[in-house]
Amino acid sequence: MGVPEISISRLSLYLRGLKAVSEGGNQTISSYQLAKETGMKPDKVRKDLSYFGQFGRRGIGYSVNELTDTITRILGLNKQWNVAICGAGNLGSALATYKGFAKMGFKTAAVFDNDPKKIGKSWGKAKIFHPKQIPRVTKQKKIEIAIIAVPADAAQSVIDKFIRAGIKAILNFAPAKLSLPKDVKSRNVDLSMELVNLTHFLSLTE
Amino acid sequence: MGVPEISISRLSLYLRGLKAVSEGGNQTISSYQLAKETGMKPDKVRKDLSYFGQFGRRGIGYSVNELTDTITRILGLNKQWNVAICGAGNLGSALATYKGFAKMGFKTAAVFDNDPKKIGKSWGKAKIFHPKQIPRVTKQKKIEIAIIAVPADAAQSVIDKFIRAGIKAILNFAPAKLSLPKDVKSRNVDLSMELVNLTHFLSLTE
DNA sequence: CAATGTGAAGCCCTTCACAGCG
DNA sequence: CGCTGTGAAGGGCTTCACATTG
Repeated sequence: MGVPEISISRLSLYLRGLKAVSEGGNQTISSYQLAKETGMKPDKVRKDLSYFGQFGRRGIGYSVNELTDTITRILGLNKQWNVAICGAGNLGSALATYKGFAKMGFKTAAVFDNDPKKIGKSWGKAKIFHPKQIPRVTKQKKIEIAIIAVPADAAQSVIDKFIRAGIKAILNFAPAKLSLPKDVKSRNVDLSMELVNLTHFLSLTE
Repeated sequence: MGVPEISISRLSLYLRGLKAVSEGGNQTISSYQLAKETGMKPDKVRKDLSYFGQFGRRGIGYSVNELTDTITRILGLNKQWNVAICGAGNLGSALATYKGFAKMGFKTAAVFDNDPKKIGKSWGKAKIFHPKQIPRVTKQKKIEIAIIAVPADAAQSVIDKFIRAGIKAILNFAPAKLSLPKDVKSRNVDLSMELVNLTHFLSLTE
């Protein structure tokens, strides 16, 4: 029926694999090769792609260029996205300079922080604003994605401002329970949740 | 049969919820309240906990203190964990100063980077070493968890060093396919994978 | 009666296995 | 013959619904 979200995520993995292969000069690639390149299984590669159409040629494989273009289009990476980073701390700074973002066509168009010492300064081409400017700046800079890197207790408040400004997509790093309208999509990254799997695992074997 | 990994992850969520509730002075909490606090459903809270034992009292709920202690023990958070951060860039810096880590009992015992300008300096109480020191320092500082925040093409090389030093748990931020022995547990955080779900979603509705 | 603990059902994703096609 | 595309089977997590218990 619907496309599994995780299949969408994996397309970015395949894109990465395709790039590596195209640098090697290959014109076509089989699901077996792409699987090896990305650590997946060939069946999964084909199944993931099949949710979006039929891109391969039986007996041959996929055209590296065509598949690259196709996935790029599916993921909406054939355009530049204006991103706002909310929270100018260490995490916000790391995200602003993250190379993977620029490569994928993301542009940090504004930064928000409530620290008076930071407001008015610039990170690269992006200026730092007070969060109360979120509605105005979001519209003016045509920001489409908000990245939340503020402390947990401040997250809902800034998110509400983005929502009011019409934002429909949020990447949230704050370990907080958020409430959002149904038409707004969010992804949450919670470092604690990742780490406790490791500590639990380590505790089992000692 | 086995415990779902995702249930283990969610225990940290419940821990967070319990902390909030205990600050409010409550002695007991029902699965309904804990669910509300964490954005889950009561059934799921109970099911998650049931994988590890029977901690509640019918008609009453769970003792906040007891459940807090129990989950803390299950997750292995009743001890301090020595962590190494590999990669002294912006991301590494953000992770080193991440408050959530300290709260959970993680201690950054060493940092590794191959930039000569950084080697020898200190981040808080942790010194920055060259990656070739990984085997020695890992053992000497009794490091148990490695956090990988280096570029993708450097990831496997430093991970191999940690493996040789006996590390069994890795939190990886490098967008790379890794090969690890089966007895080493890793969790991967890939920011691109999170973001493409958002851009895909945004592309659908315009 | 309030709230837990849990088999069973349902759902979603993964894996399998093979028909289909160049 | 090689490799894709895909129904069907399998597996794991979520949700349901209710028996159980203080």
